[in-house]
Amino acid sequence: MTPTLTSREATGERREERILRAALTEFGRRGFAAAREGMIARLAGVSTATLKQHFPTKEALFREMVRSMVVRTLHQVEPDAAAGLAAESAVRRLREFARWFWQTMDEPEYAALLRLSMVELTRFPELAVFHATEVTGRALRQLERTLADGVAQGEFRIGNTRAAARVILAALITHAHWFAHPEIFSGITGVDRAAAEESVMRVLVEGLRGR
Amino acid sequence: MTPTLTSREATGERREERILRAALTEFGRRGFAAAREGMIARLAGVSTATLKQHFPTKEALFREMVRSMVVRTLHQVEPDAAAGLAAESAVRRLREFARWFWQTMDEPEYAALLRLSMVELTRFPELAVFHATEVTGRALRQLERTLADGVAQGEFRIGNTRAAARVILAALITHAHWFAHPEIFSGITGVDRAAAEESVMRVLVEGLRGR
Amino acid sequence: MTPTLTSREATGERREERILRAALTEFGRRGFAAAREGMIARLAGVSTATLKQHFPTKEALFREMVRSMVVRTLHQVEPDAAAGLAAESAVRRLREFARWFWQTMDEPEYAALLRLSMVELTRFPELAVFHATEVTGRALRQLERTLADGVAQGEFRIGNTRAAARVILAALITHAHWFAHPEIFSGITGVDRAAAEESVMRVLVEGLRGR
Amino acid sequence: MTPTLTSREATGERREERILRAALTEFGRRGFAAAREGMIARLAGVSTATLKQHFPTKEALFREMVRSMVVRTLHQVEPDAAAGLAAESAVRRLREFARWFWQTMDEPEYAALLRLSMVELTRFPELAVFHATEVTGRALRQLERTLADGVAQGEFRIGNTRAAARVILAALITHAHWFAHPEIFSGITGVDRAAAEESVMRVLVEGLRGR
DNA sequence: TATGAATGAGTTTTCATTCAT
DNA sequence: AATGAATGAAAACTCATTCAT
Repeated sequence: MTPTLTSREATGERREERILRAALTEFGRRGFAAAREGMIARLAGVSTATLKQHFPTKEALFREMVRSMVVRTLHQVEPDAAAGLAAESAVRRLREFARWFWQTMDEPEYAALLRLSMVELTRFPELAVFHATEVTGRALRQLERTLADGVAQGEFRIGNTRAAARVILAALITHAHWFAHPEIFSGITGVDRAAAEESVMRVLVEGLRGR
Repeated sequence: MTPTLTSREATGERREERILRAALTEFGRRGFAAAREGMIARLAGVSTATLKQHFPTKEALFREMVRSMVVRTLHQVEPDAAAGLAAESAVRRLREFARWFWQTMDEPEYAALLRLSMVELTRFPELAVFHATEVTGRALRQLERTLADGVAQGEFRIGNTRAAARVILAALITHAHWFAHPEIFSGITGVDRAAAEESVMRVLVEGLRGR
Repeated sequence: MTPTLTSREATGERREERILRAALTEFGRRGFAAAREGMIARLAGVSTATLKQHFPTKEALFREMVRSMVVRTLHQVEPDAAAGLAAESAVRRLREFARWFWQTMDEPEYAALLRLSMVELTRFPELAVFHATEVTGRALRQLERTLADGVAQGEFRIGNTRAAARVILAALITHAHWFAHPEIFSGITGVDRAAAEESVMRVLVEGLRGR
Repeated sequence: MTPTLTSREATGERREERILRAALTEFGRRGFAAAREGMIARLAGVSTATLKQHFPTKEALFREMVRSMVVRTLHQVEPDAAAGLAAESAVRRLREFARWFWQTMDEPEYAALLRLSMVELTRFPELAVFHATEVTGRALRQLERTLADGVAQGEFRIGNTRAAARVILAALITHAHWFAHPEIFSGITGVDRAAAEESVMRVLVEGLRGR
């Protein structure tokens, strides 16, 4: 009754998907140059020749992988993030956003994409633009909306919501990086993942002047 | 009395210096895996064989490069940055710090080191620790001092100066990354480098609550 | 009564014909080794798998192609060439032959076959023999007949008609090659295709002694 | 006393020469596409990597090979061909030329170059031009000189010495090809290598009209 | 010590051929 | 019988590292 998994279309899809996922793993681990197509093929459970039939060059594979993975992995999650929160206090929504953002960036796949978007930026500028648009841009817009709501509700007093959104996102991004590598940074920043949401938000909301 | 510059030791030093500088350029451009020792040798004006005589493996070269470059390029600058500013207003000092930090990260060499510290983190964790200690750690301490002074002078009201310092540095780092690649990010963040110091500082100092 | 063209056999034939023609094109362009079966399949408008079903190996395809193309393309034309000229002057008939030969070798298909017969001679000696028999041999016999007629008619005085036929054909073949690649040879040989028939014939008929 | 063969310069030269010679052998045997660089390396007694250090791509190797081999192999011989014959009878000189030409084209190296100049003509047109200029062009000029001398001495009566030279060379070239592959052609052309010089020359000198 | 040259050990890439539907 | 997909086998190519002078 279950449709055969080996039907042409089904396997085809499955295969490309598996290959792209494997590519993300290997590229994420090693970066573009050091990644080996042979390893990607093995991770995907196909021969190298099959891999090359679907993605003729290493570069094509990388491009496709970023394109599809950014779409596949990020879009399905983000819209939910602020769902049902429109009526909430803006501070609460910011907190939720931070929590969602850090949680998301904790997934190996997202982390790998983030890392690659920085690492291979010089070699693949249009992909960097794509990633920046899809991820940074969306996050900024989301944040700005929340801030504007907060201003409208009298919760915040900020002239430049865009600049504020940038500062928030910037702080979150670097923290995500620190969290992703506690073995490197926890000793230096003394950052406490658990308390971070609270403390970062307090600083951002109150500012250095306090109250 | 003046040591001859052509004495074995002296030229050796000169050579190694040139090689290490070339290595930073090439590794910074391409990352560890894609960098070619041949290119480094050419940039340094020596043969590949000579390069290998000084630094027997690619890894050794990379390690030495990071170690020496972090020390050479960062230490000589940072301590001066806030010198003579102890008496200044803390806000003013933060602004100066931001300006210095972004200016410094604008230099290709520093930017390359920052990028490598993120990119090659997995392959060379102890170097990442080294860099994090020498750069992130120092910057955090500097910032925390300034914040504490601000609190002492009644300028700031912050309970957790360490957390505040982290938020500031985190925001500055991501902005530095955005500034370093305007072709990617300026369209997305709409970030105006000239106005950034002012607007970022305002958000951080005032917070989202304002006043 | 007329067999349906879509009957298995008929379409099969059509397909094979299209494939063989495509094979001649691709093999002619690239030679045996560099030719790709995939390209032949595409030129013939079938899948590679279908191609392989008709001609299981590259070699088999090549052999079949040469065999059938030599027969298909050369035989239908040559016999007619000198038809009805038996009564003509032998010089006139030689001229006609040259014209026909060069015209024929101008067709891409014939030129390709000629080229392949030289190029792949080592790899497929029996095909080279086949081609030599069917083309060179026939042409030689034709020429020798004409020469013999010329001698009989008192037009020519040659002891060794076979040797003479060889010299004529040899000259025609190389000229055909020069004509086929004017971009290479026209500057070097200064050969004028239009005047060639006249000047070559004059030399051959008169000889170097003249008159 | 003998200079060391392993001195840098000496081996370098020797090596490249050996590689180029090996390349001629392999390319000549198989054509460009089917030739394997690994085989060339083995024939030359070096590793594939060494081969690639001297000639980075298969194409570069092929180009260099043709360029240097045409020069090396043809130039050293041809000038001698007509040496001391200026005073001879023109017929005699033509006969000498034919003998020299066929002998030369009998050497595997020359034969290979001739074959390649036809085979790879489409892929490397500028090499074909080079070869045509250096070989066909030179031969034509040499022949034309001889013919002009013959006319001046009253031995020949030809209006168009250039056309005559072309016809002669054309006949010689195809004959050379036939001689090079007796297993293919001897049965078909009935060509007798030993008698060829005599019979071909007679036809060319006397023409079909005789006397 | 400096270096031109050589190479081992991989990696990418290509393609005829096979498999499964 | 026709074909999309998969792959084994072979080749090109790259580069860190070693060797010999």
